[in-house]
Amino acid sequence: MKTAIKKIIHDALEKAQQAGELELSSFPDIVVENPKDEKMGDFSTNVAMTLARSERKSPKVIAESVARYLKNGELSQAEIAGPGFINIKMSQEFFLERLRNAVAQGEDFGQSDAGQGTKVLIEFVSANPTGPLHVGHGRGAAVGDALARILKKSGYDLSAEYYINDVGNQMNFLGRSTWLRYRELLGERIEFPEDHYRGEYIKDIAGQIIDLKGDEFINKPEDECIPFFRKFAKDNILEGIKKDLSEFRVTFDNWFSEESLYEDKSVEKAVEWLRGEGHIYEKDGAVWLKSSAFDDDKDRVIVKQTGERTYFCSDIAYHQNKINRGFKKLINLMGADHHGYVPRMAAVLEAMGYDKNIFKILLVQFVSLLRAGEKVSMSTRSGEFETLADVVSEVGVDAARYFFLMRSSDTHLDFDLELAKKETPDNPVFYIQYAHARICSIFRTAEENGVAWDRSADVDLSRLIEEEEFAIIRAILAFPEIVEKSAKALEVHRTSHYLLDLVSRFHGYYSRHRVVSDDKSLTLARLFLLDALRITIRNGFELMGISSPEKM
RNA sequence: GCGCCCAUGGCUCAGCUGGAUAGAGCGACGGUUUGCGGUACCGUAGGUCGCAGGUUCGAGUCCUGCUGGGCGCACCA
Repeated sequence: MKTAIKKIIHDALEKAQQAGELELSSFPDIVVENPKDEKMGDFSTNVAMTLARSERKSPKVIAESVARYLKNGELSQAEIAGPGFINIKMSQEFFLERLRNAVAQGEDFGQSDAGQGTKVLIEFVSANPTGPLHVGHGRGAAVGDALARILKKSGYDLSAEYYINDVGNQMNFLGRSTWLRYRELLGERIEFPEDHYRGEYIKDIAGQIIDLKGDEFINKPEDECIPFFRKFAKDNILEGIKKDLSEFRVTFDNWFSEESLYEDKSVEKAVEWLRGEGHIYEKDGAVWLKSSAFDDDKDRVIVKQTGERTYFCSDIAYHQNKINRGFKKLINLMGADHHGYVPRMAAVLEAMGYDKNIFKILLVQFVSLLRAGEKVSMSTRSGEFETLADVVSEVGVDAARYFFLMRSSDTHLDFDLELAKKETPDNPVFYIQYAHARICSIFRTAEENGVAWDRSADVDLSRLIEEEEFAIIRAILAFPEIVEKSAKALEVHRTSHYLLDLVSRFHGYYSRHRVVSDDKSLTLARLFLLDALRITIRNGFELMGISSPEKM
């Protein structure tokens, strides 16, 4: 919508130039905004102020000149205000025409080609398969999944990926923990080590092994047992993670195994390549990457003294692999506690000769779980913590997703379980869903009163004359911009704030104006507006992965 | 010590690439309904945007320093 306005302003500038009123040695970037107060107009621009210097004229003089040439069929008014803002009011037809388009687009309303089919890979969650997902992962999952939906809607060719760290020491610890629990369950007295995985789920897995294999491992040496226990536990946990995510409506296009990078020698090749480029040296029996040459604070070990490769080492190969698959932009979501990893990874990409701007790491800050204002303790040490599955089963997928998405992901999040469950307006998910259900209920009433609703029928929208109605229309028409900006800024919370604002306008309108009445053409016009609103709420919630119930 | 994130009414947070009188929700107080879902609506009170400088026509927004809080600083992942 704003691009249409920009064009109108641009045309006006050209006319002013032709008339010799403006020099315009270079055309400025035209910024169109919504005025603070809706009474001032539908749009405003500050071009006159930005041009003041190069034109050597006061903003007001320029504004007057531009306003004179702004006359256009769709424009009903152009006013100069404050230090030189030009406030523009558009004709009602301008909005109604676009409202018709929105309804015609239906599910596609909000879609754009802003991404121009750029291949983008978004990697998120990627939790180690050593235990169930907890609340922190849940936030990453919700944000990553919503971003994926938003980027797709904005015309990016998007792939969502989960990187499975199925190699390394933690896998051995996992295998060993399970093996120890297995023996314990079979009656042996075990001193369970502090640094092993102590969660209850390990006992469950050990129990399953007993159900399946009985005591066949009991007299075998550790070396012979661990590979089986490691794989069994990993597969079992991974399956659980997949189940949790799918129940949370989070989908991945690809599950990428770290182990596969060793199997096809990618890791080796990546290291050799870096060595060939002179980015690698040996010291104290280990192999180091000269990451400090690329803005990291120190060099990093990629092959340990023991000959084992570090996690960082396979990550190099992994990111090279991503680029080789043709992705032009790589987005990684990580927990805030991993932020030390950012410069290191950027250094690698730079060393490999890629533009570091293709790589974007999004840090998702911590979640504090509250219960009626009181902090719920999350102790990972004991292995007992609030899992994502627990939270989802307590508050439901819709509320959980909304809460994870309602705040900017770079601020700490207080997630109040009691609030999330409430069916009152303090709970924003409910407030929005209620509006949708209420709209659907109005359509049901209309039908009972003999007003059949047909989306494709021709409706006389000139019956919409209330200022409140146009305020809602303007808000609806802003939706595509919200999506596009969310995609560009990689910020999901804009959508949740937008929906809240949109819906509160509706509730106010509803309480003052009757939709279904004896006046049939007015009823139809208002139903048309509500249909557009319903579409927008659904599409917005769809981007967040939240359902829009027709009844509650 | 070094680095990243945060700091906006009592609480939880918005504030788009710097723009007009800093906005919501909750809480507090006071109102609203013979009709479409009152699970709603309307109003009132409440802010030196952590502090101090700087950049500019203009700063909550950008820069520097400081304070406070969170998180990191492994041949762990």
